[in-house]
Amino acid sequence: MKVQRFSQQRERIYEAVRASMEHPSAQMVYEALRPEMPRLSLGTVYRNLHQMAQEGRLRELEGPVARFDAVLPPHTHIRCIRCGQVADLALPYDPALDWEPAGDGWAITGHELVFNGVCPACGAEQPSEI
Amino acid sequence: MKVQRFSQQRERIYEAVRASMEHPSAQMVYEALRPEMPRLSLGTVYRNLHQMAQEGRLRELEGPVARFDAVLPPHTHIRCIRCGQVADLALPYDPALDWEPAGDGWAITGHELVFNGVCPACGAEQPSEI
DNA sequence: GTAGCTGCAAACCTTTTGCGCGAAC
DNA sequence: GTTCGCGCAAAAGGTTTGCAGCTAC
Repeated sequence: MKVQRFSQQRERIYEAVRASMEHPSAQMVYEALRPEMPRLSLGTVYRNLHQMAQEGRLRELEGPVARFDAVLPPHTHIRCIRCGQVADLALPYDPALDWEPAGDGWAITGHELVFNGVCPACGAEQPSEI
Repeated sequence: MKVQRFSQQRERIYEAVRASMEHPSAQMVYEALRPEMPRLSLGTVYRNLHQMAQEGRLRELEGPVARFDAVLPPHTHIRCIRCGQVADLALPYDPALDWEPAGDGWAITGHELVFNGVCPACGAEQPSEI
């Protein structure tokens, strides 16, 4: 088992994410820190962001691959956190949400509701560790 | 203005997405069609998927870049469809959703609610075309 | 001293794009 | 015949990884 050590870089990266209001990407964190840490490397930013996300110290949004769907009416999806499979979900999609007052001057055009979970196949393989 | 022409490939790509239960990625569509269309190119798949998504004939899920957030409790996000900016939204996140019977043997671990819209800055630039 | 972490660079994967040829109209 | 779409290949992001040296313990 790996024991995690203290690292100056990791703390700075964490602070940069915490300080930013814009839910930064790895690239954005990298550029924000470059002025004060000119030798920082993008690989280190990625490594630490993912490490902290796995620890639960940060939250990560979205997946890297675009998926397409021929079912046009908005509906709810569920994605397996093990194998990445995406399925439709028999759960209500509430279009009324789009009309709630979001304030702040945003014009809402729709929303995406994606559940995360373990699909039957993956659950059967390793029922324990979630 | 471009006038869209009929294309064998586009129809096959559309059928492949429609036939698939798994919300395929471009790569998956490409591999599914290769046996029957050995000369098909991945670039063509991407071009047609995006074209059809823009037409509204298909639906596209997710964005390409990972974003990180230091706010740990689950909450709702809103993303600008013009500039890609992500912000927190003062709208209820309902953890109870995770306990609704999803059926089908899935074990739900959480959910992600992301609104799409136009941020104040982008809305000010081009109020018209959404 | 040992193992984890870093910077660097190369590799990888997904997606986009330029170009000349073939297809739809 | 004129445009648009295709296959091909190269390029362009974004992300991961191998390695040798450095750092926390």
